[in-house]
Amino acid sequence: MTTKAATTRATILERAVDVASVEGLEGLTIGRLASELRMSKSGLFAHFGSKEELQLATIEAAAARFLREVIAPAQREPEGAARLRAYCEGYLDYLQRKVFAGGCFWAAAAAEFDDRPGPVRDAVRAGVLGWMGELEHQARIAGVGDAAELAFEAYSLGLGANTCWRLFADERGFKRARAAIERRLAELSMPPVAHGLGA
Amino acid sequence: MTTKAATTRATILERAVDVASVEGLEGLTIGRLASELRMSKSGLFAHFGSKEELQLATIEAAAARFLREVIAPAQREPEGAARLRAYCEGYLDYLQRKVFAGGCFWAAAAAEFDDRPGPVRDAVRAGVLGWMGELEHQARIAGVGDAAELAFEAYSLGLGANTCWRLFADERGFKRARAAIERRLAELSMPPVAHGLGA
DNA sequence: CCTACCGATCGGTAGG
DNA sequence: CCTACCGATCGGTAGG
Repeated sequence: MTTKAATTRATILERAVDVASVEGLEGLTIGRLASELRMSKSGLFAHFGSKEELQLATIEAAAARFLREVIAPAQREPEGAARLRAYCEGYLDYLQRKVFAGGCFWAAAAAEFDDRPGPVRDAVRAGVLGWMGELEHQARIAGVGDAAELAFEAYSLGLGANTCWRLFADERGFKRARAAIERRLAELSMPPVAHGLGA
Repeated sequence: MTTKAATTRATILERAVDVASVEGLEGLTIGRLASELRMSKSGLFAHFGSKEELQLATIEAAAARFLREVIAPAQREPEGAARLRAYCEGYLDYLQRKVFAGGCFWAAAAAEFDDRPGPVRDAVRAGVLGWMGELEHQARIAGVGDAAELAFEAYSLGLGANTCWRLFADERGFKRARAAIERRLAELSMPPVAHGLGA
C-alpha cells in the first residue's frame, strides 16, 4: 500500500531530522539511520534513491516542523510589530523546547553547507531566506525604516542564542537575545527626532 | 631533523585549517589531506597519531591564525571602547579578507561540534569563549553596564554576517552588523538618563 | 521491504 | 616519511 510506504517514509524523516540536527546532514548516514529504525539499509534507501535525495527530504521535513512550531503559531498575531515579536519569541522558545534534538536545524545545516554548492545548499538557503524574509516583511509592515537591518539583527541574535545554548549550555543567551530585541523594538515607538541624539 | 618535521607539520596544519573551514572537522579526512599535499596517508598520519589529534592540532592552528589576524591587530588600540570597536571591525574584516577559505572557522566548528561531547568540542568551546571573553572584557573597561549583554550582541552580529556572506554571498550583512554595533556603541556615550526614555 | 553483494574510502597498524 | 595492509563503513546495486 502506498499509504504504508508514506507512513514509513514519514517515520524515517522524523528521525532523520533529529539525527541531522546533531550529526549534520553529511553525518546522517543511511546505515546508521536504518539500524536505529531497525530496517535494512537498502529498504530505507529505496525510499529516496540517493543520499542527496534523503538530505533534501530531510530538509523538507525540517521546514514542515519549523513551520508548525514557530511560523504558524506566530501567525495568530496581527501583522507588524506584534507578529515580529511573536516570531522572535517563538524562535527562542523553539530552541528551549528542543524542537530539534540538536538545537536549530537551520543553523547547523547552514554552517555545514554554506560553502558547498549544490541542491542541498540551495534548499538550506531557501529555508533560511524564508525565515529572514518573514522577519523583514513584518518589520516593514511595522513601519521600521530599515526593515532588512532589523531582520538581520533579529536573525543574528537567534543564531547567537543557539550557539550559546548548544556550545556552552548557557541559557543566558535567550535572555540576552530577548533584551536586545526588546530594546530595539522599544526604540521603534520613540518619536523619530529622538533617534538623532547619538548620531 | 626535528626542524623539518615541524615544518611539515605546520604545512599540513595550514592546509587542514582551510579544508576544515569548508568541509568541517569531520570532513577533514586524512586520505584527502594527504593526497592534496602529495604525501602518503600514513606519513601524514604519523604526525598526529589519531584523527582526533589532527582535529585538535587544526583547532590550535586556527586559533593562532585568528590571534594573528584579528586579536593582535586590535590590541594596538587602547583598552575599552576603542579596542572593542577594533575587535568588531577586525572580525568583519577578517571575514571579508577570507582569512579562512570557508568563512569563520569558529562558526563552522562550533555548529559542527556543539552537540558532540569530547575533547574537540572542549577545544572549540575554549576558542569561542576566549573571543567572547575579550569582547566582554573590553566592554566592561569601556564602562558598559551589562558588558556580557553587549558582548553577546557583538558576537551574534558577527555570526549573522558570516552566515549572510557564506550562505547568500550577501555582503550587506557586514554593513548591517557594523550599523548595529555602531548604533549600540553610540548609545553608550548618551547620558544615563536618556536610557530610561523607552522603558 | 528484504538478503546479498559491489568498489571506494574511512581511520589506523606493521614494519621498515 | 614510505609501502602494504587491516576491518569497518560508506553510498549504491541486483534481484527478488
